[in-house]
Amino acid sequence: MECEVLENEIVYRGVADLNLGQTLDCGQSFRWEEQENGDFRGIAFDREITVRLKRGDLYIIGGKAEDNRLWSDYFDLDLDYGAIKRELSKLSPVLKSAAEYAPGIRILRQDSWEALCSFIISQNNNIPRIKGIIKRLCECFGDKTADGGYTFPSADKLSGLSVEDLSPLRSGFRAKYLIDASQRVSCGEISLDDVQKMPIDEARQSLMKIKGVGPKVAECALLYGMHRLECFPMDVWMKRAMAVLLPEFTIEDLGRYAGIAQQYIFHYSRMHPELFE
DNA sequence: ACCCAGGAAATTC
DNA sequence: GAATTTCATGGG
Repeated sequence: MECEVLENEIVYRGVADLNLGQTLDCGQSFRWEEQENGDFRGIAFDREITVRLKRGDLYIIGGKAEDNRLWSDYFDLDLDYGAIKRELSKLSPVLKSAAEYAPGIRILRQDSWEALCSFIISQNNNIPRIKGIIKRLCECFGDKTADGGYTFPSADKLSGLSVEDLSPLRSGFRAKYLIDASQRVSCGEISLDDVQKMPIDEARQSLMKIKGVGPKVAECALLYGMHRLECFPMDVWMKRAMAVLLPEFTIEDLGRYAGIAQQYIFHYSRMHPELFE
């Protein structure tokens, strides 16, 4: 990936297969805010930046030179999504259509702890409210950045809190799940870095030891927080979508990039609810 | 008032 | 074990 590192800005030249809205506002991440001019502003890994895509060049405004690798990893710039789309498109015309509908989706390499918490919060919830709870979580317990934003609170920080301390979040029954997750991660019972490297079924079992983490939340944490691209979160939308759009396919049929296929199908299905009436 | 929301735990059968 | 109910909260 060709890139240019400036003072307080990083530019990646000729980025293909990326659309900021499709990637940052498709339900895998909940903390990016679109600006009036189409830029996205947000915080990841405790760094607050503005992201701009212009004529195929990706600008990380506010990005420090030493974070060059961090941001190219975050946007998964080393993976050839064009090749993956061609591979998936050969499997089924439906997959081809879904990929063509949102060709700029990428799977972010988010912080594993933030992704785990985000999808614990996501259960039996809707996206606007998920965003609100996460925003309050950061404002109440994260650290203020130099630019006025708030970082995502660490497991160590949350592990020192009680369920009542989380009441300002208005997260309902999920508060006790967040505390349980923070304690298990903070004390070392579960190392997310270790889970990331485990065989996939072992990784799933480890995450599901956390209260409030079942098959779907574990799958999301693995796909969006640990870049396990074979993972395939099955929510109510995906069950309907698979039954109606790809009835003869199993997850295994979709191969090692099933998670990417899942994002194309999920987005396509959410945008075409009439298909399932 | 009623319904649902990128589910999982608790309870019941 | 598989099916049903409960769990908090907010928006439509």
